[in-house]
Amino acid sequence: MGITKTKGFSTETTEMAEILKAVGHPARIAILKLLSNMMSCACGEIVELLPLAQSTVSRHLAELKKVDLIKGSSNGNTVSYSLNPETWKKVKNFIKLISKPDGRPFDCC
Amino acid sequence: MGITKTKGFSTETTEMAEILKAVGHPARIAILKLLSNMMSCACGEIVELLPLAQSTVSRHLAELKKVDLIKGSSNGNTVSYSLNPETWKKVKNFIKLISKPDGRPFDCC
DNA sequence: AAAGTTTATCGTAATATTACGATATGGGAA
DNA sequence: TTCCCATATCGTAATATTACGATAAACTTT
Repeated sequence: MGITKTKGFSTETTEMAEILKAVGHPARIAILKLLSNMMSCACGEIVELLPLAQSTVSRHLAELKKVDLIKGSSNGNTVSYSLNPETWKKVKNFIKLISKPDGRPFDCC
Repeated sequence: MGITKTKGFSTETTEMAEILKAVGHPARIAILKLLSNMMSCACGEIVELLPLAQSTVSRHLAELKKVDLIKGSSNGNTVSYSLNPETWKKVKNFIKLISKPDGRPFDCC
C-alpha cells in the first residue's frame, strides 16, 4: 500500500511519528546539524552546503517547517531558518522517556 | 524518484537518518512505547495490542531490529522483544546535541 | 507422526517519497 | 518599469513504503 494507518493510535503517537519521520532523512539531518551549529542560516547558504538542487533543499526545509522543527523568517528576499526549541523540547522528552524504561509513562498505542 | 540520496553525507548523518526513519511511524512508535513500558514483550502480545495484522506487526518489528533499536530473543516458538539501550543512547545523545545548540559538535553534512 | 502455535516471509496493489529541471513568485536594484 | 536576485512550487519519473492475506518455517503438544 504505502498508506500509513493512523486509526487506533493516540494523538501523541501519530504526532511524534510525523515529527520523527521528518527527521529521518539524511538531507534533513544535515540541515538540522547545520542549523544547530549556526543558530540561524540563510536558505541560500544551506543550498550551497548540501549536495542537492535548490528545489530539493527547499522541499526539505518545507517539510521540517511543516512539523515545526524549524522556523523561517524572511528579511528582504532571503529567508533565514533556525531550529524551533519548542518542538525540540518535545522530541527530546519523548526520546528520553522511551529510552529510560521505568516510569511506564505511556498509554499503549 | 523516491530514491534517497546518501552520497555527500557523513556516515553519522546517514546512519542516524536510517534509525530515525525507523522510529517515524505510528505503529513503530506504539511498539516502542509498549516495550518501554514492559521492558520485554512477546511478539504475540504486541500483535494483540496493535490494530494491525500479524504480518504487518512482524514487518515493523523487523524494521526496528534492522537498525538495532530493539532486539529479539526467541525461547520456544515465541520471540520476546526489548529495547536495545546501546542504540537508544546514540539516539538520545544525537537529539540532545542537536537541540542544544552551542557546542558546534557537528561537521556539516 | 500429526496437528496446533507462533512468528517470519512472500506476493500484491495502493499510495507516498524523492530528486530534478522548469517555472513561478516576491522582493531589491538599476 | 525592467532586470536581477532568492526562494517556493509544479510536473515528472523513478523508487520506496505500507498493509494485508496467504503461506512457509520452526517449535510444541498430542
